[in-house]
Amino acid sequence: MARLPLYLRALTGLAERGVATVSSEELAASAGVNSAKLRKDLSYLGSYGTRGVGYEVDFLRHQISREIGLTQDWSVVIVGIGNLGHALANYGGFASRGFRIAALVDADPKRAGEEVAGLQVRHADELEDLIQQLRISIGVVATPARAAQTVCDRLVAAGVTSILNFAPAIVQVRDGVDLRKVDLSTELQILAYHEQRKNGAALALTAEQAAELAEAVNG
Amino acid sequence: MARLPLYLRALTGLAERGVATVSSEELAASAGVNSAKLRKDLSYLGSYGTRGVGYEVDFLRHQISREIGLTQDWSVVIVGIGNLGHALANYGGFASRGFRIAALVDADPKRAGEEVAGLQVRHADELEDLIQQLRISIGVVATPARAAQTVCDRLVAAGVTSILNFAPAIVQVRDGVDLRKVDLSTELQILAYHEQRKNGAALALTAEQAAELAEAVNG
DNA sequence: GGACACTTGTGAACCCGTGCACAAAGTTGC
DNA sequence: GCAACTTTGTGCACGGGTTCACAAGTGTCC
Ligand SMILES: NC(=O)c1ccc[n+]([C@@H]2O[C@H](COP(=O)([O-])OP(=O)(O)OC[C@H]3O[C@@H](n4cnc5c(N)ncnc54)[C@H](O)[C@@H]3O)[C@@H](O)[C@H]2O)c1
Ligand SMILES: NC(=O)c1ccc[n+]([C@@H]2O[C@H](COP(=O)([O-])OP(=O)(O)OC[C@H]3O[C@@H](n4cnc5c(N)ncnc54)[C@H](O)[C@@H]3O)[C@@H](O)[C@H]2O)c1
Repeated sequence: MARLPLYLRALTGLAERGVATVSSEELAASAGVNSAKLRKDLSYLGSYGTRGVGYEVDFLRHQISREIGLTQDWSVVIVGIGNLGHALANYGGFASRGFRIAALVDADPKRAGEEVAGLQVRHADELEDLIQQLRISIGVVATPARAAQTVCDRLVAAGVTSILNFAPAIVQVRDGVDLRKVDLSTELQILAYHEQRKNGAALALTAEQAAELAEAVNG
Repeated sequence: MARLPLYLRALTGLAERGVATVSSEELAASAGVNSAKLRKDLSYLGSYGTRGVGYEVDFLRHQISREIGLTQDWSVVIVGIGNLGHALANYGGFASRGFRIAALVDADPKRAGEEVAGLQVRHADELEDLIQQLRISIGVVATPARAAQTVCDRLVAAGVTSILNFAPAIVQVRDGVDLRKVDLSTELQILAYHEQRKNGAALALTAEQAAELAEAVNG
Protein backbone atom coordinates (compact mmCIF):
# COMPACT_ATOMS: atom_id res chain seq x y z
CA MET A 1 0.00 0.00 0.00
CA ALA A 2 1.35 3.34 -1.11
CA ARG A 3 0.38 5.14 2.08
CA LEU A 4 2.47 3.08 4.47
CA PRO A 5 5.61 5.19 3.94
CA LEU A 6 3.51 8.24 4.78
CA TYR A 7 2.36 6.74 8.05
CA LEU A 8 5.89 5.66 8.82
CA ARG A 9 7.14 9.20 8.37
CA ALA A 10 4.39 10.60 10.57
CA LEU A 11 5.17 8.00 13.24
CA THR A 12 8.87 8.84 13.12
CA GLY A 13 8.00 12.47 13.67
CA LEU A 14 5.84 11.56 16.66
CA ALA A 15 8.51 9.26 18.09
CA GLU A 16 11.05 12.08 17.89
CA ARG A 17 8.71 14.28 19.85
CA GLY A 18 8.50 11.57 22.51
CA VAL A 19 4.92 10.48 21.87
CA ALA A 20 4.34 6.89 23.02
CA THR A 21 0.86 6.18 21.69
CA VAL A 22 -1.46 7.75 19.11
CA SER A 23 -5.08 7.39 18.17
CA SER A 24 -6.00 6.76 14.55
CA GLU A 25 -7.52 10.24 14.55
CA GLU A 26 -4.27 11.97 15.52
CA LEU A 27 -2.08 9.87 13.28
CA ALA A 28 -4.42 10.37 10.36
CA ALA A 29 -4.21 14.12 10.89
CA SER A 30 -0.40 14.14 10.84
CA ALA A 31 -0.38 11.99 7.73
CA GLY A 32 -3.08 14.06 6.06
CA VAL A 33 -5.59 11.25 5.48
CA ASN A 34 -8.98 10.12 6.71
CA SER A 35 -8.93 8.23 10.01
CA ALA A 36 -11.17 5.42 8.75
CA LYS A 37 -8.84 4.90 5.82
CA LEU A 38 -5.87 4.76 8.13
CA ARG A 39 -7.51 2.19 10.38
CA LYS A 40 -8.48 0.08 7.41
CA ASP A 41 -4.94 0.25 6.05
CA LEU A 42 -3.43 -0.77 9.37
CA SER A 43 -5.92 -3.56 9.84
CA TYR A 44 -4.42 -5.25 6.79
CA LEU A 45 -1.16 -5.63 8.68
CA GLY A 46 -2.95 -7.19 11.64
CA SER A 47 -4.66 -5.97 14.78
CA TYR A 48 -1.92 -3.82 16.19
CA GLY A 49 -4.11 -1.28 17.98
CA THR A 50 -5.72 -1.30 21.38
CA ARG A 51 -9.33 -0.22 21.53
CA GLY A 52 -9.88 2.67 23.83
CA VAL A 53 -6.20 3.63 23.65
CA GLY A 54 -4.77 3.72 20.15
CA TYR A 55 -1.54 2.47 18.62
CA GLU A 56 1.83 2.17 20.29
CA VAL A 57 4.12 4.37 18.22
CA ASP A 58 7.36 2.38 18.35
CA PHE A 59 5.67 -0.97 17.88
CA LEU A 60 3.63 0.21 14.92
CA ARG A 61 6.70 1.81 13.43
CA HIS A 62 8.50 -1.48 13.54
CA GLN A 63 5.57 -3.38 12.06
CA ILE A 64 5.27 -0.99 9.13
CA SER A 65 9.02 -1.04 8.53
CA ARG A 66 8.94 -4.80 8.40
CA GLU A 67 5.96 -4.78 6.09
CA ILE A 68 7.64 -2.42 3.64
CA GLY A 69 10.91 -4.27 3.84
CA LEU A 70 12.89 -1.53 5.56
CA THR A 71 14.40 -3.78 8.17
CA GLN A 72 16.86 -4.78 5.47
CA ASP A 73 19.16 -2.69 3.34
CA TRP A 74 18.54 -2.41 -0.37
CA SER A 75 21.33 -1.70 -2.80
CA VAL A 76 20.62 0.88 -5.47
CA VAL A 77 22.42 1.83 -8.66
CA ILE A 78 21.94 5.24 -10.21
CA VAL A 79 22.40 5.28 -13.98
CA GLY A 80 23.08 8.67 -15.55
CA ILE A 81 25.09 11.01 -13.34
CA GLY A 82 24.05 14.34 -14.81
CA ASN A 83 22.18 17.13 -13.05
CA LEU A 84 19.63 14.88 -11.49
CA GLY A 85 21.94 11.93 -10.87
CA HIS A 86 24.27 14.18 -8.87
CA ALA A 87 21.42 15.45 -6.73
CA LEU A 88 20.16 11.97 -6.03
CA ALA A 89 23.63 10.65 -5.23
CA ASN A 90 24.23 13.48 -2.78
CA TYR A 91 20.88 13.11 -1.07
CA GLY A 92 21.20 11.78 2.46
CA GLY A 93 17.54 10.89 2.85
CA PHE A 94 17.89 7.59 1.03
CA ALA A 95 20.61 6.03 3.16
CA SER A 96 18.74 6.93 6.33
CA ARG A 97 15.76 4.96 5.08
CA GLY A 98 17.64 1.77 4.28
CA PHE A 99 18.56 2.49 0.68
CA ARG A 100 22.24 2.17 0.07
CA ILE A 101 23.51 3.83 -3.06
CA ALA A 102 25.92 1.14 -4.10
CA ALA A 103 27.03 2.36 -7.51
CA LEU A 104 26.92 5.31 -9.88
CA VAL A 105 27.11 4.64 -13.60
CA ASP A 106 27.40 6.92 -16.62
CA ALA A 107 28.06 6.35 -20.31
CA ASP A 108 30.23 9.43 -20.68
CA PRO A 109 33.92 8.41 -20.40
CA LYS A 110 34.69 11.87 -19.02
CA ARG A 111 32.43 11.20 -16.05
CA ALA A 112 33.88 7.80 -15.24
CA GLY A 113 36.39 8.14 -12.43
CA GLU A 114 34.85 11.33 -11.15
CA GLU A 115 34.01 11.12 -7.48
CA VAL A 116 30.44 11.96 -6.48
CA ALA A 117 29.16 11.67 -2.93
CA GLY A 118 32.18 9.61 -1.95
CA LEU A 119 31.64 7.10 -4.72
CA GLN A 120 33.55 6.70 -7.95
CA VAL A 121 31.43 6.99 -11.07
CA ARG A 122 31.77 3.80 -13.13
CA HIS A 123 31.48 3.46 -16.86
CA ALA A 124 28.27 2.07 -18.27
CA ASP A 125 30.12 -1.00 -19.57
CA GLU A 126 30.52 -2.18 -15.99
CA LEU A 127 26.80 -2.00 -15.26
CA GLU A 128 26.11 -5.72 -15.38
CA ASP A 129 29.18 -6.64 -13.33
CA LEU A 130 28.36 -4.08 -10.65
CA ILE A 131 24.78 -5.27 -10.36
CA GLN A 132 25.89 -8.82 -9.77
CA GLN A 133 28.84 -8.12 -7.51
CA LEU A 134 26.97 -5.63 -5.36
CA ARG A 135 23.75 -7.66 -5.44
CA ILE A 136 21.78 -4.65 -6.61
CA SER A 137 18.04 -5.10 -6.95
CA ILE A 138 16.87 -1.53 -7.47
CA GLY A 139 17.85 0.71 -10.36
CA VAL A 140 17.33 4.45 -10.70
CA VAL A 141 17.36 5.78 -14.26
CA ALA A 142 18.38 9.42 -14.70
CA THR A 143 19.58 9.31 -18.28
CA PRO A 144 18.11 11.23 -21.24
CA ALA A 145 14.80 9.81 -22.46
CA ARG A 146 16.23 8.16 -25.55
CA ALA A 147 18.57 5.98 -23.49
CA ALA A 148 15.94 4.96 -20.93
CA GLN A 149 14.59 1.85 -22.65
CA THR A 150 18.04 0.45 -23.36
CA VAL A 151 19.24 1.11 -19.84
CA CYS A 152 16.13 -0.52 -18.37
CA ASP A 153 16.57 -3.55 -20.61
CA ARG A 154 20.14 -3.94 -19.43
CA LEU A 155 19.16 -3.50 -15.79
CA VAL A 156 16.47 -6.15 -16.10
CA ALA A 157 18.73 -8.54 -18.00
CA ALA A 158 21.32 -8.20 -15.25
CA GLY A 159 18.80 -9.10 -12.58
CA VAL A 160 17.30 -5.81 -11.38
CA THR A 161 13.59 -6.23 -10.66
CA SER A 162 12.64 -2.73 -9.51
CA ILE A 163 13.23 0.47 -11.44
CA LEU A 164 12.56 4.11 -10.69
CA ASN A 165 12.59 6.07 -13.92
CA PHE A 166 13.03 9.84 -14.13
CA ALA A 167 13.33 10.03 -17.89
CA PRO A 168 10.21 11.22 -19.69
CA ALA A 169 9.85 8.08 -21.79
CA ILE A 170 7.41 5.20 -21.99
CA VAL A 171 9.46 2.21 -21.00
CA GLN A 172 8.30 -1.40 -21.32
CA VAL A 173 9.52 -4.08 -18.98
CA ARG A 174 8.66 -7.73 -18.74
CA ASP A 175 6.20 -9.06 -16.17
CA GLY A 176 7.60 -9.38 -12.71
CA VAL A 177 9.62 -6.19 -12.92
CA ASP A 178 8.25 -3.15 -11.12
CA LEU A 179 8.64 0.13 -12.91
CA ARG A 180 7.68 3.43 -11.34
CA LYS A 181 7.91 6.76 -13.09
CA VAL A 182 8.60 10.20 -11.70
CA ASP A 183 7.70 12.81 -14.24
CA LEU A 184 8.39 16.34 -13.13
CA SER A 185 7.31 18.05 -16.33
CA THR A 186 3.96 16.34 -16.10
CA GLU A 187 3.56 17.53 -12.54
CA LEU A 188 4.14 21.11 -13.62
CA GLN A 189 1.76 20.72 -16.53
CA ILE A 190 -0.98 19.49 -14.23
CA LEU A 191 -0.45 22.55 -12.07
CA ALA A 192 -0.60 24.79 -15.13
CA TYR A 193 -3.84 23.15 -16.17
CA HIS A 194 -5.52 24.00 -12.88
CA GLU A 195 -3.88 27.39 -12.82
CA GLN A 196 -5.42 28.24 -16.14
CA ARG A 197 -8.89 27.25 -14.94
CA LYS A 198 -8.52 29.25 -11.75
CA ASN A 199 -7.41 32.63 -12.95
CA GLY A 200 -8.78 32.68 -16.43
CA ALA A 201 -5.15 32.86 -17.53
CA ALA A 202 -4.78 36.26 -15.89
CA LEU A 203 -1.33 35.39 -14.63
CA ALA A 204 -0.09 33.68 -17.75
CA LEU A 205 2.44 35.55 -19.81
CA THR A 206 3.62 35.56 -23.35
CA ALA A 207 7.27 34.66 -23.78
CA GLU A 208 8.01 38.32 -24.56
CA GLN A 209 6.40 39.63 -21.40
CA ALA A 210 8.26 37.11 -19.28
CA ALA A 211 11.56 37.99 -20.91
CA GLU A 212 10.94 41.70 -20.34
CA LEU A 213 10.20 41.20 -16.69
CA ALA A 214 13.26 39.03 -16.27
CA GLU A 215 15.38 41.72 -17.89
CA ALA A 216 14.01 44.38 -15.57
CA VAL A 217 14.51 42.37 -12.38
CA ASN A 218 17.68 40.43 -13.03
CA GLY A 219 19.54 43.02 -14.97
CA MET B 1 -6.86 15.30 -16.57
CA ALA B 2 -3.47 13.95 -15.51
CA ARG B 3 -2.93 11.94 -18.67
CA LEU B 4 -3.03 14.82 -21.12
CA PRO B 5 0.67 15.61 -20.72
CA LEU B 6 1.40 11.97 -21.49
CA TYR B 7 -0.58 12.09 -24.69
CA LEU B 8 1.06 15.36 -25.61
CA ARG B 9 4.49 13.83 -25.24
CA ALA B 10 3.54 10.81 -27.31
CA LEU B 11 2.13 13.10 -30.00
CA THR B 12 5.29 15.18 -30.04
CA GLY B 13 7.29 12.02 -30.57
CA LEU B 14 5.05 11.03 -33.46
CA ALA B 15 5.21 14.49 -34.98
CA GLU B 16 9.00 14.37 -34.91
CA ARG B 17 8.90 11.11 -36.78
CA GLY B 18 6.73 12.76 -39.40
CA VAL B 19 3.50 10.94 -38.64
CA ALA B 20 0.47 12.96 -39.75
CA THR B 21 -2.41 11.00 -38.28
CA VAL B 22 -2.80 8.30 -35.61
CA SER B 23 -5.53 5.96 -34.52
CA SER B 24 -6.52 5.85 -30.87
CA GLU B 25 -5.08 2.34 -30.78
CA GLU B 26 -1.61 3.45 -31.88
CA LEU B 27 -1.54 6.58 -29.75
CA ALA B 28 -2.71 4.62 -26.72
CA ALA B 29 0.12 2.16 -27.26
CA SER B 30 2.78 4.88 -27.36
CA ALA B 31 1.34 6.48 -24.26
CA GLY B 32 0.99 3.16 -22.48
CA VAL B 33 -2.75 3.32 -21.80
CA ASN B 34 -5.95 1.61 -22.88
CA SER B 35 -7.37 2.86 -26.19
CA ALA B 36 -10.91 3.25 -24.84
CA LYS B 37 -9.58 5.37 -22.00
CA LEU B 38 -7.70 7.53 -24.45
CA ARG B 39 -10.75 8.06 -26.63
CA LYS B 40 -12.87 8.95 -23.63
CA ASP B 41 -10.26 11.40 -22.42
CA LEU B 42 -10.01 13.07 -25.80
CA SER B 43 -13.77 13.20 -26.18
CA TYR B 44 -13.88 15.54 -23.17
CA LEU B 45 -11.94 18.11 -25.20
CA GLY B 46 -14.37 17.80 -28.10
CA SER B 47 -14.74 15.62 -31.14
CA TYR B 48 -11.34 16.06 -32.66
CA GLY B 49 -11.08 12.68 -34.35
CA THR B 50 -12.31 11.43 -37.71
CA ARG B 51 -14.03 8.07 -37.74
CA GLY B 52 -12.38 5.61 -40.01
CA VAL B 53 -9.13 7.62 -39.94
CA GLY B 54 -8.00 8.66 -36.50
CA TYR B 55 -6.65 11.92 -35.11
CA GLU B 56 -4.58 14.51 -36.91
CA VAL B 57 -1.36 14.70 -34.93
CA ASP B 58 -0.56 18.41 -35.20
CA PHE B 59 -4.12 19.52 -34.66
CA LEU B 60 -4.60 17.32 -31.61
CA ARG B 61 -1.27 18.47 -30.23
CA HIS B 62 -2.40 22.06 -30.41
CA GLN B 63 -5.75 21.30 -28.80
CA ILE B 64 -4.15 19.51 -25.87
CA SER B 65 -1.57 22.26 -25.43
CA ARG B 66 -4.33 24.82 -25.27
CA GLU B 67 -6.32 22.72 -22.83
CA ILE B 68 -3.38 22.34 -20.46
CA GLY B 69 -2.44 25.97 -20.75
CA LEU B 70 0.82 25.48 -22.57
CA THR B 71 0.16 28.07 -25.20
CA GLN B 72 1.23 30.57 -22.58
CA ASP B 73 4.39 30.83 -20.54
CA TRP B 74 4.30 30.27 -16.80
CA SER B 75 6.81 31.83 -14.47
CA VAL B 76 8.26 29.57 -11.82
CA VAL B 77 10.29 30.27 -8.70
CA ILE B 78 12.48 27.58 -7.16
CA VAL B 79 12.95 27.94 -3.41
CA GLY B 80 15.92 26.12 -1.90
CA ILE B 81 18.92 25.90 -4.22
CA GLY B 82 20.65 22.86 -2.74
CA ASN B 83 21.30 19.56 -4.48
CA LEU B 84 17.86 19.26 -5.92
CA GLY B 85 17.31 22.96 -6.58
CA HIS B 86 20.48 23.05 -8.70
CA ALA B 87 19.35 20.07 -10.75
CA LEU B 88 15.94 21.57 -11.36
CA ALA B 89 17.37 24.98 -12.26
CA ASN B 90 19.74 23.41 -14.77
CA TYR B 91 17.11 21.22 -16.36
CA GLY B 92 16.24 22.29 -19.88
CA GLY B 93 13.07 20.27 -20.12
CA PHE B 94 11.00 22.84 -18.29
CA ALA B 95 11.69 25.84 -20.47
CA SER B 96 10.94 23.83 -23.59
CA ARG B 97 7.49 23.06 -22.21
CA GLY B 98 6.53 26.64 -21.46
CA PHE B 99 7.79 26.87 -17.90
CA ARG B 100 10.15 29.76 -17.42
CA ILE B 101 12.31 29.57 -14.35
CA ALA B 102 12.06 33.19 -13.36
CA ALA B 103 13.82 33.22 -10.01
CA LEU B 104 15.96 31.12 -7.66
CA VAL B 105 15.73 31.78 -3.95
CA ASP B 106 17.67 30.46 -0.96
CA ALA B 107 17.84 31.40 2.71
CA ASP B 108 21.57 30.83 2.95
CA PRO B 109 23.39 34.18 2.55
CA LYS B 110 26.37 32.32 1.09
CA ARG B 111 24.23 31.13 -1.78
CA ALA B 112 22.74 34.51 -2.58
CA GLY B 113 24.62 36.04 -5.48
CA GLU B 114 25.85 32.70 -6.76
CA GLU B 115 24.97 32.16 -10.39
CA VAL B 116 23.08 29.00 -11.27
CA ALA B 117 21.87 28.20 -14.76
CA GLY B 118 22.45 31.80 -15.82
CA LEU B 119 20.36 33.21 -13.02
CA GLN B 120 21.48 34.93 -9.83
CA VAL B 121 20.32 33.23 -6.66
CA ARG B 122 18.33 35.72 -4.56
CA HIS B 123 18.01 35.80 -0.82
CA ALA B 124 14.83 34.46 0.73
CA ASP B 125 13.92 37.94 1.98
CA GLU B 126 13.25 39.00 -1.58
CA LEU B 127 10.79 36.18 -2.20
CA GLU B 128 7.62 38.26 -2.01
CA ASP B 129 9.03 41.08 -4.14
CA LEU B 130 10.21 38.68 -6.83
CA ILE B 131 6.87 36.92 -6.98
CA GLN B 132 5.05 40.16 -7.57
CA GLN B 133 7.53 41.77 -9.93
CA LEU B 134 7.96 38.66 -12.05
CA ARG B 135 4.29 37.73 -11.84
CA ILE B 136 5.13 34.27 -10.63
CA SER B 137 2.21 31.88 -10.15
CA ILE B 138 4.00 28.57 -9.64
CA GLY B 139 6.38 27.78 -6.80
CA VAL B 140 8.73 24.81 -6.50
CA VAL B 141 9.82 23.95 -2.97
CA ALA B 142 13.19 22.18 -2.60
CA THR B 143 14.04 23.18 0.94
CA PRO B 144 14.51 20.85 3.91
CA ALA B 145 11.26 19.44 5.27
CA ARG B 146 11.15 21.67 8.33
CA ALA B 147 11.11 24.84 6.21
CA ALA B 148 8.48 23.61 3.75
CA GLN B 149 5.35 24.80 5.56
CA THR B 150 6.76 28.27 6.18
CA VAL B 151 7.95 28.63 2.61
CA CYS B 152 4.58 27.51 1.27
CA ASP B 153 2.76 29.95 3.53
CA ARG B 154 4.93 32.78 2.22
CA LEU B 155 4.43 31.69 -1.38
CA VAL B 156 0.67 31.61 -0.94
CA ALA B 157 0.58 34.93 0.92
CA ALA B 158 2.52 36.52 -1.94
CA GLY B 159 0.04 35.27 -4.51
CA VAL B 160 1.32 31.90 -5.69
CA THR B 161 -1.57 29.50 -6.29
CA SER B 162 0.26 26.38 -7.45
CA ILE B 163 3.05 24.61 -5.58
CA LEU B 164 5.19 21.60 -6.36
CA ASN B 165 6.72 20.30 -3.15
CA PHE B 166 9.77 18.02 -3.00
CA ALA B 167 10.22 18.16 0.75
CA PRO B 168 8.99 15.12 2.65
CA ALA B 169 6.55 17.06 4.80
CA ILE B 170 2.79 17.30 5.14
CA VAL B 171 2.01 20.83 4.09
CA GLN B 172 -1.37 22.49 4.50
CA VAL B 173 -2.55 25.19 2.14
CA ARG B 174 -5.79 27.08 1.97
CA ASP B 175 -8.53 26.19 -0.48
CA GLY B 176 -7.91 27.39 -4.00
CA VAL B 177 -4.19 26.64 -3.89
CA ASP B 178 -3.00 23.52 -5.68
CA LEU B 179 -0.31 21.56 -3.95
CA ARG B 180 1.35 18.55 -5.52
CA LYS B 181 3.97 16.46 -3.81
CA VAL B 182 6.88 14.54 -5.28
CA ASP B 183 8.21 12.12 -2.73
CA LEU B 184 11.20 10.16 -3.93
CA SER B 185 11.81 8.24 -0.73
CA THR B 186 8.24 6.99 -0.81
CA GLU B 187 8.71 5.84 -4.40
CA LEU B 188 11.72 3.79 -3.38
CA GLN B 189 9.90 2.37 -0.39
CA ILE B 190 7.03 1.23 -2.58
CA LEU B 191 9.53 -0.54 -4.81
CA ALA B 192 11.15 -2.14 -1.77
CA TYR B 193 7.76 -3.34 -0.61
CA HIS B 194 7.11 -5.19 -3.86
CA GLU B 195 10.68 -6.36 -4.03
CA GLN B 196 10.33 -8.02 -0.67
CA ARG B 197 7.17 -9.86 -1.74
CA LYS B 198 8.77 -11.01 -4.97
CA ASN B 199 12.03 -12.54 -3.89
CA GLY B 200 11.24 -13.50 -0.36
CA ALA B 201 13.93 -10.98 0.57
CA ALA B 202 16.55 -13.11 -1.15
CA LEU B 203 18.29 -10.02 -2.48
CA ALA B 204 18.03 -7.93 0.64
CA LEU B 205 21.20 -7.39 2.59
CA THR B 206 22.14 -6.50 6.09
CA ALA B 207 24.02 -3.24 6.44
CA GLU B 208 27.20 -5.22 7.13
CA GLN B 209 26.93 -7.33 4.00
CA ALA B 210 26.32 -4.27 1.88
CA ALA B 211 29.31 -2.48 3.39
CA GLU B 212 31.53 -5.48 2.77
CA LEU B 213 30.54 -5.73 -0.85
CA ALA B 214 31.06 -2.01 -1.32
CA GLU B 215 34.51 -2.34 0.17
CA ALA B 216 35.40 -5.19 -2.15
CA VAL B 217 34.20 -3.48 -5.32
CA ASN B 218 34.98 0.16 -4.74
CA GLY B 219 38.26 -0.30 -3.01
C1' DG C 1 -23.05 4.61 -55.96
C1' DG C 2 -22.89 0.70 -52.96
C1' DA C 3 -20.54 -2.73 -50.15
C1' DC C 4 -16.80 -3.17 -47.06
C1' DA C 5 -13.28 -2.20 -43.80
C1' DC C 6 -11.91 0.78 -40.31
C1' DT C 7 -12.21 3.93 -36.37
C1' DT C 8 -14.44 7.07 -33.25
C1' DG C 9 -17.58 8.22 -29.53
C1' DT C 10 -20.27 6.51 -25.82
C1' DG C 11 -23.73 3.60 -23.08
C1' DA C 12 -23.42 0.40 -19.55
C1' DA C 13 -21.40 -2.99 -16.59
C1' DC C 14 -17.75 -3.52 -13.50
C1' DC C 15 -14.27 -2.85 -10.13
C1' DC C 16 -11.93 -0.72 -6.46
C1' DG C 17 -10.92 2.73 -3.18
C1' DT C 18 -13.23 5.82 0.15
C1' DG C 19 -15.82 7.21 4.06
C1' DC C 20 -19.75 6.75 7.14
C1' DA C 21 -21.47 4.61 10.95
C1' DC C 22 -21.68 1.33 14.45
C1' DA C 23 -20.80 -2.72 17.24
C1' DA C 24 -17.15 -4.87 19.76
C1' DA C 25 -13.47 -4.28 22.90
C1' DG C 26 -10.82 -2.01 26.23
C1' DT C 27 -9.91 1.62 29.85
C1' DT C 28 -10.82 4.67 33.60
C1' DG C 29 -13.07 6.14 37.75
C1' DC C 30 -15.75 5.22 41.55
C1' DG D 1 -17.35 -4.93 39.73
C1' DC D 2 -20.04 -1.73 37.08
C1' DA D 3 -21.08 2.27 34.32
C1' DA D 4 -19.54 5.69 31.25
C1' DC D 5 -16.29 6.93 27.92
C1' DT D 6 -12.89 6.18 24.32
C1' DT D 7 -11.17 4.03 20.25
C1' DT D 8 -10.51 0.19 17.13
C1' DG D 9 -12.01 -2.87 13.41
C1' DT D 10 -15.30 -3.55 9.78
C1' DG D 11 -19.90 -4.05 7.11
C1' DC D 12 -21.95 -1.45 3.73
C1' DA D 13 -23.22 1.97 0.55
C1' DC D 14 -21.57 5.47 -2.50
C1' DG D 15 -18.94 7.40 -6.39
C1' DG D 16 -15.50 7.83 -9.75
C1' DG D 17 -12.59 5.73 -12.92
C1' DT D 18 -11.79 1.83 -16.18
C1' DT D 19 -12.97 -1.35 -19.68
C1' DC D 20 -15.97 -3.79 -22.87
C1' DA D 21 -18.66 -3.67 -26.66
C1' DC D 22 -21.18 -1.71 -30.25
C1' DA D 23 -23.68 1.65 -33.04
C1' DA D 24 -22.74 5.49 -35.85
C1' DG D 25 -19.91 7.78 -39.00
C1' DT D 26 -16.01 8.02 -42.63
C1' DG D 27 -12.95 6.72 -46.33
C1' DT D 28 -11.85 3.29 -50.06
C1' DC D 29 -12.29 0.34 -53.81
C1' DC D 30 -14.53 -1.42 -57.50
N1 LIG E 1 17.47 17.65 -13.96
C1 LIG E 1 16.19 17.70 -13.62
O1 LIG E 1 15.82 18.45 -12.75
C2 LIG E 1 15.19 16.85 -14.33
C3 LIG E 1 13.86 17.12 -14.14
C4 LIG E 1 12.90 16.32 -14.77
C5 LIG E 1 13.30 15.28 -15.55
N2 LIG E 1 14.59 15.04 -15.74
C6 LIG E 1 14.97 13.91 -16.58
O2 LIG E 1 15.96 13.17 -15.94
C7 LIG E 1 16.90 12.70 -16.87
C8 LIG E 1 18.26 13.21 -16.49
O3 LIG E 1 18.27 14.61 -16.44
P1 LIG E 1 19.58 15.44 -16.24
O4 LIG E 1 19.21 16.85 -16.14
O5 LIG E 1 20.38 14.86 -15.14
O6 LIG E 1 20.31 15.19 -17.64
P2 LIG E 1 21.87 15.28 -17.96
O7 LIG E 1 22.01 15.38 -19.42
O8 LIG E 1 22.48 16.30 -17.08
O9 LIG E 1 22.44 13.88 -17.47
C9 LIG E 1 22.23 12.70 -18.19
C10 LIG E 1 23.43 11.80 -17.94
O10 LIG E 1 23.16 10.51 -18.45
C11 LIG E 1 24.33 10.02 -19.08
N3 LIG E 1 23.96 9.00 -20.04
C12 LIG E 1 23.47 9.16 -21.28
N4 LIG E 1 23.23 7.96 -21.86
C13 LIG E 1 23.56 7.03 -20.95
C14 LIG E 1 23.54 5.62 -20.97
N5 LIG E 1 23.09 4.93 -22.02
N6 LIG E 1 23.97 4.97 -19.86
C15 LIG E 1 24.42 5.65 -18.80
N7 LIG E 1 24.43 7.00 -18.73
C16 LIG E 1 24.02 7.68 -19.80
C17 LIG E 1 24.96 11.23 -19.69
O11 LIG E 1 26.35 11.01 -19.89
C18 LIG E 1 24.68 12.29 -18.64
O12 LIG E 1 25.71 12.38 -17.70
C19 LIG E 1 16.46 13.22 -18.23
O13 LIG E 1 15.73 12.23 -18.87
C20 LIG E 1 15.56 14.36 -17.87
O14 LIG E 1 14.56 14.55 -18.84
C21 LIG E 1 15.56 15.81 -15.13
N1 LIG F 1 18.47 15.79 -3.39
C1 LIG F 1 17.61 14.84 -3.70
O1 LIG F 1 17.86 14.03 -4.57
C2 LIG F 1 16.34 14.71 -2.96
C3 LIG F 1 15.60 13.56 -3.10
C4 LIG F 1 14.38 13.43 -2.42
C5 LIG F 1 13.93 14.47 -1.64
N2 LIG F 1 14.65 15.56 -1.51
C6 LIG F 1 14.13 16.64 -0.66
O2 LIG F 1 14.25 17.86 -1.33
C7 LIG F 1 14.60 18.87 -0.42
C8 LIG F 1 15.90 19.50 -0.85
O3 LIG F 1 16.90 18.52 -0.93
P1 LIG F 1 18.41 18.91 -1.18
O4 LIG F 1 19.17 17.65 -1.28
O5 LIG F 1 18.49 19.88 -2.29
O6 LIG F 1 18.78 19.63 0.21
P2 LIG F 1 19.92 20.70 0.44
O7 LIG F 1 20.15 20.74 1.90
O8 LIG F 1 21.06 20.43 -0.46
O9 LIG F 1 19.28 22.06 -0.01
C9 LIG F 1 18.32 22.75 0.71
C10 LIG F 1 18.49 24.22 0.44
O10 LIG F 1 17.38 24.94 0.98
C11 LIG F 1 17.86 26.13 1.57
N3 LIG F 1 16.90 26.57 2.56
C12 LIG F 1 16.72 26.14 3.83
N4 LIG F 1 15.71 26.79 4.43
C13 LIG F 1 15.23 27.68 3.52
C14 LIG F 1 14.19 28.65 3.54
N5 LIG F 1 13.42 28.81 4.62
N6 LIG F 1 13.99 29.39 2.44
C15 LIG F 1 14.75 29.21 1.35
N7 LIG F 1 15.75 28.31 1.27
C16 LIG F 1 15.98 27.54 2.34
C17 LIG F 1 19.20 25.76 2.14
O11 LIG F 1 20.01 26.90 2.30
C18 LIG F 1 19.73 24.80 1.08
O12 LIG F 1 20.48 25.48 0.12
C19 LIG F 1 14.71 18.21 0.93
O13 LIG F 1 13.50 18.38 1.63
C20 LIG F 1 14.90 16.77 0.59
O14 LIG F 1 14.38 15.94 1.59
C21 LIG F 1 15.85 15.72 -2.15
